[in-house]
Amino acid sequence: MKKPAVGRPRGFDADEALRRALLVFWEKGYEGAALTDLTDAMGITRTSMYAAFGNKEQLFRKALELYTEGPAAYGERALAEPTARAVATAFLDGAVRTTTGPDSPAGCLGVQGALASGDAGRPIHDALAQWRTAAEERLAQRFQRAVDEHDLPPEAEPRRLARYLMTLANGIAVQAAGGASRSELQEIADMALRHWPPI
Amino acid sequence: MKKPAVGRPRGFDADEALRRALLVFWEKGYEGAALTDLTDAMGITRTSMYAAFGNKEQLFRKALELYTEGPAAYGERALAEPTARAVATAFLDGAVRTTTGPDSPAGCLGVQGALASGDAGRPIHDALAQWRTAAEERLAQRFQRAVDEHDLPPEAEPRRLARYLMTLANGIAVQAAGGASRSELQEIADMALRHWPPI
DNA sequence: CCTGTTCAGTACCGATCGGTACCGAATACG
DNA sequence: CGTATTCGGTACCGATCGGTACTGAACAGG
Repeated sequence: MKKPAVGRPRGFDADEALRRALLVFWEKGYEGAALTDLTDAMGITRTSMYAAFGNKEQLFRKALELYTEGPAAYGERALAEPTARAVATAFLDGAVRTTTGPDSPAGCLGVQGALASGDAGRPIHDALAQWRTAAEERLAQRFQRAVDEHDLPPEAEPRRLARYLMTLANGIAVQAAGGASRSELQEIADMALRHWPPI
Repeated sequence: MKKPAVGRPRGFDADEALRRALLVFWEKGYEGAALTDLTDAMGITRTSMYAAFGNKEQLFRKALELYTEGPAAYGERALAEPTARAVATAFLDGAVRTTTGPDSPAGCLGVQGALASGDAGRPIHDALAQWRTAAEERLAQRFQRAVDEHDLPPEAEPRRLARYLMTLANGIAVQAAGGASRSELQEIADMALRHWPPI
């Protein structure tokens, strides 16, 4: 970005502030998180937040990026696994771990950030739907590669398998938001993967 | 309820008004649905709504009851199926149909009504988590019966099977909220049930 | 009719929403 | 140093939030 290097330097750590904002959005959702909730958690004032991040919507989008690179990075790691089965296993295991972390809110920001919302939250609602679709797309491409490599049988349909996995991961996120424990959800993931691919 | 039968009679159909309120809550969630959104859709004024339903929270709870007896009645019907396999099939098929109805919002009120919320929505958040847990409990009891009747093998664990089905149904609800079509989700349900029970 | 009761609409309540104008303090550059 | 520039805090903005007091109309029972 731009580095003016003039004027009074910022008095707080923007990365740390964003991390704290992420936790608030994760717990309360986009519309449920009030600016006061956010700035209190971030330890800065409204003006500092607006100067550093633009507005609430941009703050959320920055938090979603951080979420993608941090808690949700299991998705990217899963894609790098050598076999389709390993991809599926890593993906669901990662979903279970991230949605039931002891030091972070239960559930998934990409799901509960704005699953339903008023008119004001529509842009974020759409952005999160797109975020989930993008993950599904990446999985589909990975499974197409597995078919090409004869790692999956030729009759396997990559898009369907990707959608199936995303459905399970989203369901796990909802269960976690409702208070399901990590071990309970791990059992579900194991159970679902007992037959793979489910053709 | 009480029937005073004195005074001016109500000038609107409370059942119809509740049905319309349900659709608003379904689409926008508890906190996302503003009183103005609700009363506009219901075709009544704020005062009439408060006189008839108490307040916003009680209106939501009434709407949830109506949802349970209406769009979500597939759950009760599924429990009455003769075999565990038929129960599971009816449950997931019902979830797909209800979350992708052409004349109702995409998704499930019990999921997106208040998956994450601010402090004001906490009571409803908890009520919906309990609503989902209750459904899981009913399924678990039904599968226990199936084990007792030798409809499921003795090593089947009813609670786990119930949680597995709820996870799929919740995932289907999230997918539907993100725009997935009925046929796409039906494929997922069919795929998941291809191996049943998943032991 | 008259009286009592309930309904429905207006107009408003204090609180909170996201967002901003303003200003003094703090720093970099000349 | 002087000056430009940015930061951070206060105090505020109009809009909207959920909820309600008040009023007059509409009905039931006498």
